[in-house]
Amino acid sequence: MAATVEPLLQKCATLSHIKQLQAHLITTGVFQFHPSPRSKFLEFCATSSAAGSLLYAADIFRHIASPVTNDWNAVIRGLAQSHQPTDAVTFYRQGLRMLTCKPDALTCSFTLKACARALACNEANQIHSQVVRFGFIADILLQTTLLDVYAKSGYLDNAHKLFDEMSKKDVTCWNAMISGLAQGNQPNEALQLFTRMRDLRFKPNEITVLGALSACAQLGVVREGENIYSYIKNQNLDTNEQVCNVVIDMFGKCGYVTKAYQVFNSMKCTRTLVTWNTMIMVLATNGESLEALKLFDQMSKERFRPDNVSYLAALCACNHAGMVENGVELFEKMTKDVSVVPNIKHYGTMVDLLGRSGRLHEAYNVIDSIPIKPDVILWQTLLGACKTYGNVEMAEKASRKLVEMGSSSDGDFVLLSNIYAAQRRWKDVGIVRDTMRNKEVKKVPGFSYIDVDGVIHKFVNGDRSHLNLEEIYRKIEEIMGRIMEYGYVADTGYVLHDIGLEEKENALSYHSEKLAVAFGLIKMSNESNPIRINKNLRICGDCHEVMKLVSKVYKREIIVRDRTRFHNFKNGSCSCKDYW
DNA sequence: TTAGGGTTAG
Repeated sequence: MAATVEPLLQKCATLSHIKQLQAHLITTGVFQFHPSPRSKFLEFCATSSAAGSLLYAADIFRHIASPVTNDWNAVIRGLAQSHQPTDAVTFYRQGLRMLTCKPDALTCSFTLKACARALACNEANQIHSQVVRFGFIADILLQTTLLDVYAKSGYLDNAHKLFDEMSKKDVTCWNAMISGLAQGNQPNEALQLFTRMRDLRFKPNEITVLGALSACAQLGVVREGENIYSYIKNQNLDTNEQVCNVVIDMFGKCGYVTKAYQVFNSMKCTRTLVTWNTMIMVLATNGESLEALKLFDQMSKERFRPDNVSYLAALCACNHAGMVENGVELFEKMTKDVSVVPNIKHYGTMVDLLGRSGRLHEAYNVIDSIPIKPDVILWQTLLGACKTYGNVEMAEKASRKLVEMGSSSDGDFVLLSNIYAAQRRWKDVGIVRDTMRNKEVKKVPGFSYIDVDGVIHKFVNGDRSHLNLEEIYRKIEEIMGRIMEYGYVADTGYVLHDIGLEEKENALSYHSEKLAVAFGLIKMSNESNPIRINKNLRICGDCHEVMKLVSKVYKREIIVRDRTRFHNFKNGSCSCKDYW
């Protein structure tokens, strides 16, 4: 009977078609006497994209005299995919109370999926115990769904525990755990698990490599990324467009634009909008702004309509190159493009673009006049620009907003404190520091890492723990001496504390990226290889100046990946043209 | 036999 419904369902494009089919099913008695095609119909109705069909499905369900489990499941599934996934949980609970249909593994599966989308960990926890009570816990598919909910809602420990306890593991649950770790800001752990998976002779598939590559991108470890890419090519996984996109992204985030471009240009599979967006963003963050904008124009010629992300990537390109007028123009073009609506990230980029070029009032006006609620990042961006231009008044305004919004991010306080420090307003510095102490705000330490012959060396600011400590500090002295001959003067505004000038210069000298570059100069003798450094925060102005001079004096290319972009230092100048 | 894992973003 179900087979006879299927072809009819395929023809239902609107709610009125659906209603016509329902009338037919009622008159032929299918609705009353054949639960299986009825459930099929309900499922179609609940998951159809026709306007109003989901509500209609829920309504039909309420009018069925004795619904079966599959009727119930169909509606839960639809609700779980909707804009209000929590409704699925409500519907599930109502059904449990009605006692007319008994839950099966599918019921729990759909409801858990809804929890994952709603990031509802408490609800997932409850359903977890019900899964145990109903006797479904041995189901590997349900276990994987549970694991996924926990990981997605930030409870990686729960996810890991579940994963460790699974008596039978298949590729999918490895994938769920690896992606969970990668997306949950634990890229190191994700890669460790990926290695373990391969040691245990599980065969990674396209979804596994997506997670692993995303971890590589976050860490900036191109060596591991390359290995995975070789595996991908070997296994023919590069016929998957999403895999190619992530490879491009990985190379880009590791600072290898040319390799990213090669992958983009030689894809076996069809490029999609995401592919273009990824490539444009790679070019933008690597300082190849003109090329990024060229690609943005080209995509339209190849019949790809730019979406939100395309515009954002193009705006980023303008931002990273300080192309203010182009950015403003592009933003206006976007507001006229009816197919896209600017979101908070576009406004964020505009604030950054205007702010960094010193147009602080215009940046302020953007925040003041946006049609959506400003978030902390907008004010933090403005605060950062105030720091660059030493605008205390505007900085205080932004800081007040941040406090009002309940932000207690260390960066906010540090920025304000730095602004006061640069003006020698030590009393105000003290007040900010006291507030930090009272609010128990801790400063995230700056750190950098550098890969030398496959070994990652990590340095924190003022690090004295490295084995080659003395050698590194001697090298820094040498560097400072040599670049001073080229006119370097320490920019002590970047030091927080109220200490003497000489001490300040010293504190600056031992910023983690300087330690890393010194170490690189010592250990990486092949001068044609650039020195690549990864940093967790944004690079400070003084380090930026030092890197430029080092690239000139030592004739060495230096590539620094900071929190938001790449800086490519060559022969005394940086790819960011000092906009960052 | 309808269920689990998935790409770009200030």
